[in-house]
Amino acid sequence: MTIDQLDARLISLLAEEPRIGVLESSRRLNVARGTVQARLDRLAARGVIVGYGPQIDPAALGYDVTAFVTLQIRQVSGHVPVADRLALVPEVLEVHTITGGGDMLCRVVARSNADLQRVIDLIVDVEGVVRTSSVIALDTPVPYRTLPLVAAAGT
Amino acid sequence: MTIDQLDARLISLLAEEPRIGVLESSRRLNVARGTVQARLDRLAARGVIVGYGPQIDPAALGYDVTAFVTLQIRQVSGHVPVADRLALVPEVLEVHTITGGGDMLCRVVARSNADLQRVIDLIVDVEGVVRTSSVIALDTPVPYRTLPLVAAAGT
DNA sequence: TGTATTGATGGACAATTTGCTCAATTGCTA
DNA sequence: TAGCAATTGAGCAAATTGTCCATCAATACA
Repeated sequence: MTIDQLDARLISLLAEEPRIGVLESSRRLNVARGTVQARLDRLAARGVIVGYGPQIDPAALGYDVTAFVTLQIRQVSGHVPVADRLALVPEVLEVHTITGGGDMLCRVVARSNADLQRVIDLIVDVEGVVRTSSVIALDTPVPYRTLPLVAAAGT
Repeated sequence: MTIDQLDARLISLLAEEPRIGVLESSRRLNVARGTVQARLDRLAARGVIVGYGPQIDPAALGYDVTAFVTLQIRQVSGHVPVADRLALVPEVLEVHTITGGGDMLCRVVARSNADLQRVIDLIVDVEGVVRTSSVIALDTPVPYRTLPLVAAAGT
């Protein structure tokens, strides 16, 4: 479950310039093309690289408001059916179960503060959700990133 | 700031099979290649598509533990220098400022619960951080996703 | 010590894709 | 109705891809 420096450099390179392709990557890293291909295949096979899909910025789609909603759920029902219903709401971007009494934490986006109310109402209406409490993200000084982690993991 | 159904279908297609390329995409969508190229250029120019870099799974790198850490910071210093220092910690994957008294919320990963203590100590040591409180993500029934949002936004 | 195994290398090949340009057509709006 | 932006289909050279292969070095194992 470890990666070496070549892996880390390869990932960083592709993260910064995704369009360069395998051949150009091998040139930049001074290794054979087959090596790059093999590394990428292995990283994908090991699950380190999950995918290459386009990364979407919800704000650019008009979803300017991000909030973290903590929910308390009814214990009897279990959290699986709740998560399944939350997954049906497009504005719910991710859901975690967290420590502290069967609670859940989810990240949601909305078009405005008023729209956030609508989204929260959708969540409250989910069967099994007892109570919610939300905090709004005002600013994101460090957007989601994994590159520093990759660099640190590259032995 | 809106996308149409073709945009949405294109994004979804590329998200599911990123390796197919422009030409194959155009075939699948029954449009001309130039159209796909123009759409992708426009989506990138508008900031909807941020990038195509490889998506990394921290868990596959050995960082199995995810936690959300809420921090209270000293008001006088402001949050910018705090965020800058948090950004130096590789295990800090994202940082938000949130509503409720100058607080911040950050997502961190660690190799184990014991390792999480080390990471939290790093955060507490940041100049300006007064207190932290963390919740550990036990499970992630809905991993981060934007496709449903894209589909919903596609008019 | 001898022997597989794994990963990296460099080369080769055909097939495909890309980047770019062009003219014609479509659909919408002022 | 005139104008404009988007789409289409086509063509072209250049580059990249997918897929082989033989060789070599380092490692693990009997």
